[in-house]
Amino acid sequence: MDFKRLRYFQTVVEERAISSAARRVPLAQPALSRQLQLLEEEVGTALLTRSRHGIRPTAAGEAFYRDTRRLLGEFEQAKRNARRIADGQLGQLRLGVTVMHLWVPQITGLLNRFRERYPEVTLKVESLLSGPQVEAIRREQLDAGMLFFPPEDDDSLCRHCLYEDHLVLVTSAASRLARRPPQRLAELNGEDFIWFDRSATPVYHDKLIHAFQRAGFTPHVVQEGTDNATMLCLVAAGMGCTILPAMTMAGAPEGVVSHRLEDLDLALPLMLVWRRDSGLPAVRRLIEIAEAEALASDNARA
Amino acid sequence: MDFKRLRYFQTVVEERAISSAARRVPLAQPALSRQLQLLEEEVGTALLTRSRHGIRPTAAGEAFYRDTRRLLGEFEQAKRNARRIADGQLGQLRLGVTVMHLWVPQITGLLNRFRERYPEVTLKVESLLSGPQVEAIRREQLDAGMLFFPPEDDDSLCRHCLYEDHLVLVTSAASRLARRPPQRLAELNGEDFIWFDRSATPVYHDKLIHAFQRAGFTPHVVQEGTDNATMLCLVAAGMGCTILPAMTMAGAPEGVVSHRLEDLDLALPLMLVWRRDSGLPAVRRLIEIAEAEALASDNARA
DNA sequence: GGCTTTCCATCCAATATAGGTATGGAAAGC
DNA sequence: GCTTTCCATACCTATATTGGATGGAAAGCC
Repeated sequence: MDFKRLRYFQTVVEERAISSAARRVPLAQPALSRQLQLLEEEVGTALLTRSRHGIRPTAAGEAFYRDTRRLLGEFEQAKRNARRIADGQLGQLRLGVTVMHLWVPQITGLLNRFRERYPEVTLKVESLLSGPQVEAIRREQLDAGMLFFPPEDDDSLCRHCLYEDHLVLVTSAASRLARRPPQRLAELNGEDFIWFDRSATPVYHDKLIHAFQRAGFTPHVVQEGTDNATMLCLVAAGMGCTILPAMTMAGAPEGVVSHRLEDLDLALPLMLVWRRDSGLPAVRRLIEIAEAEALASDNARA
Repeated sequence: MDFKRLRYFQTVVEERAISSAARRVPLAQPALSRQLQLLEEEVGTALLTRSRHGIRPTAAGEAFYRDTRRLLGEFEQAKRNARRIADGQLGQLRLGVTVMHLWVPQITGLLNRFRERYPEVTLKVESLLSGPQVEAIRREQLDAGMLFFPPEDDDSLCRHCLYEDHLVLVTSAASRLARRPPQRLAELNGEDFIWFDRSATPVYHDKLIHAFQRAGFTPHVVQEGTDNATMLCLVAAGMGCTILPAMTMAGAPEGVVSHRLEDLDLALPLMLVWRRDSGLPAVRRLIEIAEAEALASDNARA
C-alpha cells in the first residue's frame, strides 16, 4: 500500500470525479481508476459510489477520507520532526552539570542561551559529580556532561573544552593570609585547610594533593566539606583556607577572597563530554553556543 | 512511499540489525538495506547508525519509529472502521420519526433493540411530520425516515413497510358511542369531531376526508388539535370523537376507547424511507431488526 | 432522433520499482 | 589465520504502476 494511493483517493473525493482528479494528480484516468479499485480491495470495502455524473464517497469512504487525511498530515509532521531532531532543533538533551557549576554565571548563561535559542529542545539538567556523570553517559542515561578530567583512554567518548579554569587559594577577607597574600604554595605550609572527601572526585583530589607534594608538604586539614558552597561558608566563618576552581568564586559569600598562586598551575579545563556514537546534534548546538559565548567574552575583554 | 518501508524500518529498529530483520520480514538483506536507504532519503535525514555489530536508531530515528508505529496502528484502525461502517456496525444514523410514533411501543422497542444490537451506531432521532421528513431525506439531512405516504413517483427514494397500521374511531369511554359502538362510518354522521390541520399532513388528511365522503357526509368539526396526544386528551375530555391510527392508542390516556369500523379500511403502512444512493448499511440493519420484531410479534400472536 | 461530450471501466503494452543473487569489505570470535 | 557475521554495492529479474487505446452509458445539444 503506497501513500500515493491515499492521496489519489483524497483527490478523487475532493474533485468528486475520477477524470478531473486524474488531471490534478496528474495521472491518466484509467490508472487512477485502477488505483482506486486496488485501494478498495486493500481496505476491504467499497469507498466510492461511481455514477455517470462522477464519484461520491460512501459513508465508509467519508470516514476513511477524514482518517487518512489526518494520518497523512501526521506522517508529514513525523518526517518534519525527524529532520528537526537531526538538526538539533527539537528533542531533548539530558545534560549532567556539577552542582558547583550551576552557581557559575558563565554556565547558567550558557544554558539559558541554549534554552532561548532552541526552545523546542527540552533541556534536562542533572547535577552530578564528574565521575558519576561519565558513568551515566556510558549507560546512556545522560546525553552529555560538563565535568573535569574525563577518562583519557576511552575513545567511545568525545570531549570538548568549554572553559579553561584554574585553581585559586580562598581565604577569609579578615584573615592574616588575606592581608599579606602568598605568592607560592610553599608559603601555606602549616595553614589550616578546609578539604573535601576523596571518594567523590578522586582524580581531581589526587592531582591537587600531588601539587602540594611538589611544593614540599601535605595540607593540614581541619575540616571537611561535601561541596564547594559548604567549603566557602566554612572559609567565610574563619575556619581556615581552601583551594577551589576560580569559577566557583562567582557564587561566593561576602567575606572571602581568592588569590592566584604562581606554582598552583594545575590546568582545569571544564569539558563537555558525550558518547561518540550518540551523534546527538543538540550537543553540537550547545558547543556552538559555548564557542560564541567564549568569543563574546574574549571580545568584551579585548 | 510504501507502508512496507515503514514496517521494514520498524522491524530493523526492533531487531537492532538489518540481516536478522530481513529474515523476519522476510526479505533478502540487500533489498532491506536498499529500502532503508530509500526511506532515509525520503524522510530527508539519517534514521539509523550502521555499525559492524548492527543497527541503532539515531535520536531522529527513535522519534520516527514511535511516530510511525502509532500511525501504522491508526491506519489499520481506519481500515477497520471503514469496513465496520460499510457493514453497518459503526457510524451514525439520522432517523426521522413522527412525534406520534415516539409514543408507540413497537417503534420505541425497535429503536431500543437497534441501539442494543449496534451500540456503536449513533442513532440520531429527529421528530418530524411525514412531509418534512421526505424533504430532509432529499436534502441529505436525514439518512432515513419513518413516515406515512411517501411520494410514489420518486424512484430516488427506497421504501420499506415497517408496520401495517389502520384507522380506528376513538371516543370517550363515557360517551354514547362507546356504549353502542358503531359499525360503519355512516353512523357517525352528525357526531362532533376533533380534527387536525390539513397543512401539516395534506396527503393523510385528504385520504381521510375522502373516506368520509365515500360514506356520504363530511365530519362536523368542533375542535382542532395539533398532534395526536392533544387530540386524545380532547376526546378524553368529552369534546367529541376522532379518527386516528390504531398504533396511537398505545399511548392513550384513561377514558378513551377505540373502535374498528368496517368501511374505514384505509391502509396506513408506516414506511421506512431512504435515498437509494445513500446505500447506508445501518438502514439495512434497522430493517432487519424491524423484520425480526414483526416475526416475533407474529409468533406471539400465533 | 442522431451527434457530441463527459463520465468511468477494461485491455494491453511500456516502464518504474521492488526484490533476489552474487560479491566485497570490515570487524569479531575461535 | 580461518570462519562467521555484519552491512553495502552491483546487477538482473519479477512485479506493479502507469499510459494509451478503446468501449459503454448517460446527458446536453442541435
